Amino acid sequence: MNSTKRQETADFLKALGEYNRLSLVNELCQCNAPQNAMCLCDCCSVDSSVVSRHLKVLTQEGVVRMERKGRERVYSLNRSEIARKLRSLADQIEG
Amino acid sequence: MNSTKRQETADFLKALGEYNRLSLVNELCQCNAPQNAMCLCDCCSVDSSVVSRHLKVLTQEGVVRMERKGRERVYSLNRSEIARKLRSLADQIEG
DNA sequence: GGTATATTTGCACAAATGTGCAATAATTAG
DNA sequence: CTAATTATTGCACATTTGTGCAAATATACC
Repeated sequence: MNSTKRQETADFLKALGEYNRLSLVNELCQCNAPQNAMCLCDCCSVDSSVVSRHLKVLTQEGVVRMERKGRERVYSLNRSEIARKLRSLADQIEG
Repeated sequence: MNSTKRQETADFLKALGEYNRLSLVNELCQCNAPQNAMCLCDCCSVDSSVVSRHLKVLTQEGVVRMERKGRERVYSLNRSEIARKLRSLADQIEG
């Protein structure tokens, strides 16, 4: 694994490796329909601005994707992409 | 996923989600024989004390295991455990 | 036992990170 | 157009984190 790939992997894992962000992921995991930020606020007891920032990080790392819907922005989980990355790493480590 | 499990998962991912720590993991991944800290120093250009601290984090999170060997302490990767955790998370997320 | 080697720890510090509040921006509904 | 709702951003702040150096500790080798 070269250094660029290593940095990307680290960033991805870091995005998931924070309690409130993982709570957001967990919440989205249980929802079939995309959720807006206000709704997601409920699962982790932090300010809406904090949720906004966490969602930004998760979006940048490809963990979630955003769609405009009315005046809301709804988020959903990139399930298969996350799973693929995690499994790929598992495969590499198990060798 | 309950909050305790979520915290554990976050800690595990955080341990892997740092560039130099991931470099150590990568290095150990390519070695069949366990490596000591001095040797592992070479793969990430930081002080040996820093390597020592990173290895402590990785040990606490079950990523690596340590064995005394002479006056050295040699580390090896808990390959199957890491892979199991990553795949378990992947499964959960893919639903 | 004394010395060399390996590792950890104490200290200091800079940078990154998570957080809340208030203000702002963006967008829709009426 | 105006008002309401939703989301983001600027600012401040405390905490965490990664880091290096030097000292201390541990352990084996001679």
